[in-house]
Amino acid sequence: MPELPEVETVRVGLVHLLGANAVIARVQLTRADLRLPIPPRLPARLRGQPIRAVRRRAKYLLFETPAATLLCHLGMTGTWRLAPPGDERAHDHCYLHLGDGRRLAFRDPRRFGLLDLIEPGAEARHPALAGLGPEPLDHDAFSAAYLAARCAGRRTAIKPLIMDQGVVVGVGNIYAAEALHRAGIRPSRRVGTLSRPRLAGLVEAIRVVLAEAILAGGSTISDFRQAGGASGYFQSAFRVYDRAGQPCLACGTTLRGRVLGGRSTVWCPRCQS
DNA sequence: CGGGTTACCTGACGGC
DNA sequence: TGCCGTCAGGTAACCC
Repeated sequence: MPELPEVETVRVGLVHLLGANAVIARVQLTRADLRLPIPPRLPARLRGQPIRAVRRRAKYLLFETPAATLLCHLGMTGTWRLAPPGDERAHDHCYLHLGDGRRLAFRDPRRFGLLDLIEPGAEARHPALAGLGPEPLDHDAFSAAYLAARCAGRRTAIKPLIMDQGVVVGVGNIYAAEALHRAGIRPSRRVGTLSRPRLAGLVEAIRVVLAEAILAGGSTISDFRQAGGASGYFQSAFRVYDRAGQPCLACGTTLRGRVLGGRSTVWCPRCQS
């Protein structure tokens, strides 16, 4: 489901739900594995721990406690919600019982998500986090010069490149398509053929589209919900995603679609080169 | 090495 | 109505 804007929206929602003094009274797992095994020691390690912060790195959520950090990836279908008594649903895999009696539920029907434990100080070494590229909204780390360096000597297409979490984090299939349209770059364009100014334009387009989507509360397609249950509304701002065969909103040309790198891809043959 | 393909899982949707 | 094929926002292990 979620790319950076959706994960950030969930994070902010969780921060608001949890407030300042939230405590994990008890962790209840209803299965032992998602995409990977959930560490059996996880409930015991987090029991009684105060949540000092909920942070985001790439598409990961990090619930920070003094004893350990709970790492969560939403995969395609992961959601967190407040689950009042009686609100147990199929595919609820984990409940965080809070000190004030409330309960947070992690639900993930496809189980592509991840729940793991990070020991204090070990965050940079965690396999899921160690190889990640810079945050796209970090202007210093994610620059045209940086992207040009990552493109150098490579012959891959630009769309899979910007979706590579080792190059830049947080960009998935939707926002890759949207950013490339805004930058006027064809998704199949070989990275080595893009000039520095065009890469600069792409860096800017990625930042702008992600920032706009965060402001809109993310995109709600299928069942994505903010942690509080509200819908995002950036999906109404999609210019190309899921619009193959429809007119380009900029020039009216029929948008084209094809599979690129195994992912559905849409672009305007006139605006994007 | 890099890039394309496949697998992981369930649910929703369209066609017949 | 219901069955079947296809597709889905992500990631990682494969194979050439």
